[in-house]
Amino acid sequence: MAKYKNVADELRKQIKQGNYPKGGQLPNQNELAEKFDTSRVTIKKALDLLSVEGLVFSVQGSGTYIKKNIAQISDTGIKIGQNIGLTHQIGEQTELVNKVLAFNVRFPSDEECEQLMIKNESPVYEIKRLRVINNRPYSIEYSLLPVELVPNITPAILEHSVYDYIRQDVGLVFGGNQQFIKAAPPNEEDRQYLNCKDNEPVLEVTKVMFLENGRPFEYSKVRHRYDMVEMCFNNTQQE
Amino acid sequence: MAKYKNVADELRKQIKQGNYPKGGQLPNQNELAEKFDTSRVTIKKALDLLSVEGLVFSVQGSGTYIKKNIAQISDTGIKIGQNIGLTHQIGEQTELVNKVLAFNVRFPSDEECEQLMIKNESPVYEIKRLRVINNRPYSIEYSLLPVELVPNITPAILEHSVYDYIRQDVGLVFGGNQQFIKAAPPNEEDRQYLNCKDNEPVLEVTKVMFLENGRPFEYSKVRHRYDMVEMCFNNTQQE
DNA sequence: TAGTGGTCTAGACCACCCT
DNA sequence: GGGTGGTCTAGACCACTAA
Repeated sequence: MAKYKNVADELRKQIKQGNYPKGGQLPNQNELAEKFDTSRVTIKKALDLLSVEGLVFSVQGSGTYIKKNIAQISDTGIKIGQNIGLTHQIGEQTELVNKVLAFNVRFPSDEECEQLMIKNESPVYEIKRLRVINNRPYSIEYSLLPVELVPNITPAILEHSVYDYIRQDVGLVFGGNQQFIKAAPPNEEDRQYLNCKDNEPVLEVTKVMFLENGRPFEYSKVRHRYDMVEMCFNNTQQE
Repeated sequence: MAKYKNVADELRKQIKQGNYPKGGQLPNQNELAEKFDTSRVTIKKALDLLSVEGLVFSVQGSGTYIKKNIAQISDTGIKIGQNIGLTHQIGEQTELVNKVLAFNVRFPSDEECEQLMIKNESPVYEIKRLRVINNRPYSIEYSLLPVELVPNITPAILEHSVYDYIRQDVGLVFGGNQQFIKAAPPNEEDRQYLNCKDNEPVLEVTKVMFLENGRPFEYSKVRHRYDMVEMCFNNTQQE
């Protein structure tokens, strides 16, 4: 583990524990560098991480401060960008059931080829799952995975966590992802599986997941019941 | 302007011009450092920027490559996190009209105080605007701005761009923002102003905008017609 | 003016990929 | 084993803030 990540972890822990008062100032970068026995550049990199996470902000010439409204950010909604999979994203007392509605293999369409950067002849798994949380329908997920990248998927895997399987068993390392989010009126399947009434919309999230090496390994569309999910996003300094 | 931003700008321009083939490899960091007459660390920082933007990705031990599906990312939808304001986010041939539906001053509620980090006695502007693009209703925006931070707002400003006013006339510098996104059934105002039918939902975006010094200067809720907007988001390496 | 964060450099070592 | 990116250091200079 890189040193700057360790420093960030430690500072994050201390901040969340309340060792520094909310709205308060952190020690300056030189002090932190000494305290963590490292260089100032490394401290800066750690602080940049925390800044992206929305925990602190820095003002040139003044100092680095702890944001006042931290609690709400980390507790509400689902963080955009986290690719740990829904299985690990929900709380402790909640019960998540993945019901497999469809599981096939087929050749991809032209659009799917482009998104997944594969050839037309390269087969993909086509998966449709219903997510149920505490006995309430939560979302329908339509996902495509190239067989050559993620082989040997089974219904048992689908009922647990695909991402766990990909990481732990296939041994792939995740990179970034792209997401497109919009609202949509309910369609037939939303009404059937999510119990949407005519005026109850869904939040549709289209996502392409990438490996560390830049190859896409999943192209998915998830339709959430509007009252079960809120996506949250934290954006840092621009120019 | 920082050197690493200049390097990023230059590389971005070259990539978008197609000087490097899509899916191709960039020169290695040492070559780039020499070419731009700078250090490798600075090159790395520039490449990190482009990586966050989704233009390139790096593989340790192998090289830095140009992403294949760039066009779609930059052209579709509205980028989450850009705080340039809608006025500058839409294209050239489009006509944006801001119709002011309400413009008041009042004291904030407790929740609003917390979001804006101000006191109950500190007045806020309360603004309701309808956005119309090419004669089609686009979104309703409800926003609150502390009078002490952003004084002297006028209807004329509201019809143009509030963000332009804040930056150019008030002279404040923007920092980051937090956004919460969900789908919602249409309410009375959505039906009235956005012409939503009963089954036509809205995409609701709640946003807190921060200044460079960490102070919030705007708390807003925007309800978009579901068929007029898609938010897109690009997320990079985790772990 | 003193203190702080932002940036930059040159050089170094390591982990990883590919052949 | 040679090439690549990831990280780290010590020291430096600058821009900005705050008194």
